[in-house]
Amino acid sequence: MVATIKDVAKRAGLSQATVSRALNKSGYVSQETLARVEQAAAELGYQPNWMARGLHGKSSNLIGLLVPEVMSLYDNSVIQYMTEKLHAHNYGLMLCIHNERADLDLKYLQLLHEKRVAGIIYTHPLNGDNSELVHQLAEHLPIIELNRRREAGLLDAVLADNIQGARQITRYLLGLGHRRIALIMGEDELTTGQNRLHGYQLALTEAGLPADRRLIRIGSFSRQHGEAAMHDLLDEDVAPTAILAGSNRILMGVLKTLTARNIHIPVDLSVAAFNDTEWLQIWNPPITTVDIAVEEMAHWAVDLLLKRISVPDVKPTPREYLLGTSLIIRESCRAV
Amino acid sequence: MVATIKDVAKRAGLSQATVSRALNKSGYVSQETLARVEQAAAELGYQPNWMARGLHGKSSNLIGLLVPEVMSLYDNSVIQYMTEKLHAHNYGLMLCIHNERADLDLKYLQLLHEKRVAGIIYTHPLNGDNSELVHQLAEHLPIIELNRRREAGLLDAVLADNIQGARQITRYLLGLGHRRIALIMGEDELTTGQNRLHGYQLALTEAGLPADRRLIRIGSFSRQHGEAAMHDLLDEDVAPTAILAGSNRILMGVLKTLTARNIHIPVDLSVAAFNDTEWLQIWNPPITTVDIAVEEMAHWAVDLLLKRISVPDVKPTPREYLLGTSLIIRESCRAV
DNA sequence: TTGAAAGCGATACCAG
DNA sequence: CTGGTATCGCTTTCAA
Repeated sequence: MVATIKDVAKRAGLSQATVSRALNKSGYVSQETLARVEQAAAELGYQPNWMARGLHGKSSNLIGLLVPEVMSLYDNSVIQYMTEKLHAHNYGLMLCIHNERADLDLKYLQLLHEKRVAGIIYTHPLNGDNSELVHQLAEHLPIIELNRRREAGLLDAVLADNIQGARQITRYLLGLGHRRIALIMGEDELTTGQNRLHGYQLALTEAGLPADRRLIRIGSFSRQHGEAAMHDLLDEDVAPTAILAGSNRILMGVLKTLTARNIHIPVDLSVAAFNDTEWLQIWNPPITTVDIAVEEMAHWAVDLLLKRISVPDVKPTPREYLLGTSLIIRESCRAV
Repeated sequence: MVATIKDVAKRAGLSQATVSRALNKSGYVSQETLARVEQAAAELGYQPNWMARGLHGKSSNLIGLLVPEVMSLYDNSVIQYMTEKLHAHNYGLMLCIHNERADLDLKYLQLLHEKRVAGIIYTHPLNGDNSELVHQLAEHLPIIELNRRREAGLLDAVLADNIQGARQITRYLLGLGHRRIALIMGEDELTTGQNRLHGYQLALTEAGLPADRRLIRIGSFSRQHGEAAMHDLLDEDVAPTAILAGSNRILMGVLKTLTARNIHIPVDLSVAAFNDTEWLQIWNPPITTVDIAVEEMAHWAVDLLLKRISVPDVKPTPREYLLGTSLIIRESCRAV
């Protein structure tokens, strides 16, 4: 059996209460007692049982992170940073991956509830939503929307400024002289897709260019869509001179098609993307992209969440952090 | 406040004990009572507080997954599959990422202990080890080594058969007529590196080829090493005709160098790798690689762990699952 | 078949 | 400064 506070108390010749106070540095304990307790605890390899702790109506010291998948540098950084930061505050991270499926999402929300997580950092699944349960949960614990906005009136959120990002990279392409810039985008049911589309259109409008509907291909954030849309675009009467791939997956499809059709970047076609991933740097040529400040994102999400946890407020005014994007210029776009 | 079993009992006009039995389907409960309890629970949106549950000396219903990072298709699949399978058994997954740092690893092991996880699925950090704590923990809970073997006499393990994998792909290259096959490998302190090296040498020996030391570049599993080693190899008097990149990161370095030096795959040089990732398929040309059965791996790890948890045995005979690898032939290697 | 009551491990209040 | 004790939510005997 694992050592309990009783064992420590016995070994130190003190009461549980004193041991508890000593270990938590709450209340008054003499130097000598503290030393005795610490030694006893060390000898027994004592680690407080956190379930018993949490039972006292206090927080579970667990945070739920519910995300679509964990495949990119982005995901890795988010998780990595969050685990570190949370651990520093003695929280654990319970990870759930819903894979864009609403049914799994629902299950995981329930699981997180049962586990009495102190809060949830949440990226909605693309399709379907469990807003009923989300609303219900939100009454008991803070939920922070990460990257995808859906409950603007109710929940806090930490978001990437996708409008700016899209505008920024579109402007860059316009600046290079491109006039026929195609956008291949995923689902527009959530803010990510909507905003990137919006930013793109904004930049075009600002440049006094008409929005050509045939240059905009909205489908899913998948390789398949990227591949097919790219083929389509190349088959148009007037092919675009630059492609904006709405995500890494879409980009993969785009690249696949270009390779298949023996089209060279950037001489034949300029290509730019959203989000940065390791392989974008080593691609030949390296791909220009607009990236979000992942670490900051994780930082604010955790920060905000811990704040909400420490100062419980039944009906707080939702806060929203919008994180800047940065254009990473590499070699996949040329001037025309 | 969230509903407790008391509230349910009150609402159903029964005692806590009865409600508990009804909800857990343990002991005798009449049909009618069961229905009343279930209705009351549903009305209140009751979810058992699992900390209180775990307090009874029972399992915490939490599993710790301690891994180096989460960046590849491999990691994603492992986590994805594990969360699903664990959730089916009503377990949660607590994820920790040590990032190959022994100090973080230590912290996370302690955290997992404190959280009283029911078991740990563990991939050691490359450098340094915390075997003392691991040994200590192993006395209280099952730990399964995933992918990297270190405590063969003590812990269970689920491993990829890297010897076979390396042998397989080396043979493939030999079959294509290659005689100067270079291996760029990462740290050989853990089994992954050791076994891949071993399998490579095995295949060469079987083919009656001498091991040329200058063709073997052992360093770290990093892009930098891949990049530098590739440069080195090309500067040798007799350059290799095929390259075996010991990991995805190493492969990235290799590809970077080849691009920089304008060397074309596979006409100038054949390239093969270990582990599959999405971008390998869309590379031009698509990269041949030897892959492991990730889903099976996750399956066995969870299976074994749950078995160990349900049948606690202070000193079980360690079991080891060795998972087969499969050669994925694409277009990056040519016959000479 | 049901209810009362004793813990599980830690915290926190109240006396001393 | 320290020790007893009620308490958290639930499971689990033991009686009824």
